[in-house]
Amino acid sequence: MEFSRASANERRFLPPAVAVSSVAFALSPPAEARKDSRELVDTAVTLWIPLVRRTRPPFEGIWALPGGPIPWDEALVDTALRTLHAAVHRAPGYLEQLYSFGSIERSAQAQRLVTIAYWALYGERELAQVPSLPERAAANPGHGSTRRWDDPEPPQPPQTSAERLQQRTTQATLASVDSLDADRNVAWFSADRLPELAFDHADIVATALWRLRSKTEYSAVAHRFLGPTFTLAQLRVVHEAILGEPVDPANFRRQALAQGNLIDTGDTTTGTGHRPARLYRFRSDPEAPEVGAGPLAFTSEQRKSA
Amino acid sequence: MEFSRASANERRFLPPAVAVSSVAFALSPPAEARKDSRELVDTAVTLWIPLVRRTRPPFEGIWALPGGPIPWDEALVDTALRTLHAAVHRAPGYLEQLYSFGSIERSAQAQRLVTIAYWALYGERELAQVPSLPERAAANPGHGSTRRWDDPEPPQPPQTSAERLQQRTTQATLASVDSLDADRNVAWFSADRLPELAFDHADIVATALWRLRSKTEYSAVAHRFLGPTFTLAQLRVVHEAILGEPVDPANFRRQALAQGNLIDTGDTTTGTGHRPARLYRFRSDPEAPEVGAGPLAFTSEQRKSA
DNA sequence: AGAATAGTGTCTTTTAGACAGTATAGG
DNA sequence: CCTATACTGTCTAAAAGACACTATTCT
Repeated sequence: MEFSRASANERRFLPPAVAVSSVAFALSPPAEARKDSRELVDTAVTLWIPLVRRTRPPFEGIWALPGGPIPWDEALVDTALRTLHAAVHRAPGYLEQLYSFGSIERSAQAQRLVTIAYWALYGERELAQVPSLPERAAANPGHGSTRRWDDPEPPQPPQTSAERLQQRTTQATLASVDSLDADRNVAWFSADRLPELAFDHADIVATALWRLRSKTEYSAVAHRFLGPTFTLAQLRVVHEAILGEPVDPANFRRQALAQGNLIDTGDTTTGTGHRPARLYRFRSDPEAPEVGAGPLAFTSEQRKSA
Repeated sequence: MEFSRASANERRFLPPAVAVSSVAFALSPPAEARKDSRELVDTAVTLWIPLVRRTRPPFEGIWALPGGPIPWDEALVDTALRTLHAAVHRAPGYLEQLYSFGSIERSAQAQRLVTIAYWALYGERELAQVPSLPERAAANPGHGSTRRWDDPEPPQPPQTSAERLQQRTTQATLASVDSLDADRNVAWFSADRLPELAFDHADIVATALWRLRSKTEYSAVAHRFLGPTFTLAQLRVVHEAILGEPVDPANFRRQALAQGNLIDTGDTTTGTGHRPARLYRFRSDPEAPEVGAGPLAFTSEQRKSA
């Protein structure tokens, strides 16, 4: 009794630590990534999530979501971007805040931990890029990118998140094969077959899946799983992967085109062995991937659908 | 240049403070509350929000959302409940996490501040209750409930949020008229005519209004603005207040009953001067108000509607 | 020609909305 | 009686879903 009270009084003077964790989705892992070795029973398209194996207590050796504490001068969304980049070696095509977790039980005997969760999308466009490392990690090849939990970036002037994303993408240096092989503690798992997760990260994944599967969400972001142009059949496959059930091609076509967000590029597929399909691009999305940044990270499409 | 760098280095060693702020909605302020004295142009039903005037820098004298920092051993939702109770003297009928705000610019020269925003509902059921004060504030009448920002509660054993809510409601002592009159710095404002707000609280209110007005939200919580039983006309008025436009009574009736969440109590209104209306109650909501607590604070209704 | 997928037409069912008309209390 | 609101019926338009049918490319 006296004992626990003393330890409680010590905890009392530790301010809560604030961390960011991210659930990233992709239709398939990047080429160089480690994948869950267990067999997949059905060949249906599933969603993949990158996880990081913890190398220190608590939960040492257990898989966890990419993330880390927020440095004193880094915006929340930038912490999510930086820690995702450390695990995936690429910037995501979409990023949005999900929920904040701060129950006092989640790390009972340690410092109070408040986790702000994000969810992200990696599309074919992003995964096709050559994996890159931030310049600081490249100058410190011994540590690689697995040293995530106590490695704040130097101060930077305020920028818009679009600028930050651009900078991160263009300034990043190429990763050597050695650096990539050092990622023993990063692997991709099927969202349906996740291993045991540290902390309450299983709850976070469940919340992210629920959010992704709400119609107003995925109708606006499904195209981000694909490249800059895509056929309606490809887009339909994404919807089927998210929903987990087949979708009628004819009705899907009408509904997708009725949204007014798809622009016919005039190009078509070739060499498919059958009738070629028209290629579309998403409305007002010519090049730069959009990353939700601030408190009002709702897109105009989402607002309209409410 | 040297100067700002030095102050920046000091900030660097201050961990971010974590605070909670809440946007609470009600169809009308409680009887004893101070109200915005400005005239309301139209007599349409509007939503009301309680605000607290800051008594110290930054933003001294400016209205702000109820809230405060999280004590080391208090769950996020409990901080929201406690600070709401300090301002409104009642527990809300509904409470759900909204969004987390943590941009580094929001309190430029001070300690980094991460704010986790909640939104709440006060229904007729809650507002009809006699206002109460927590026991600690009652023992300290000189400070009243306005001393919110540095006044953590003593440690408590973990409880479910339902238990906590129950305890808070039953243990609270009655507030004297003096204590209530001391609430000079708490007032209710129409959501359409808010004063200038401290920090980025205007963004938080905008986000809360957007969330409340999304159909999947208000269809599940509109009934919480009312008492335990209500007529369809009353429920329709709530929808009209949220939407800001009239709703056809006949079509609203069909849609509301088709949801299957309304149970006919068998009772009817009397003394109305016209045909009496049936009284309904919400499905599986006999007594206890439900307060969203943990990471998965989504109701089953919301999950189904996705 | 045949295979395979792209794309169109059309029918049915469901849902949202407008609005006339009936029912029942109190004055 | 009249008034006011509760409640029902019905028509129309829009949307969602099922599914037959045509179109076009490659082998």
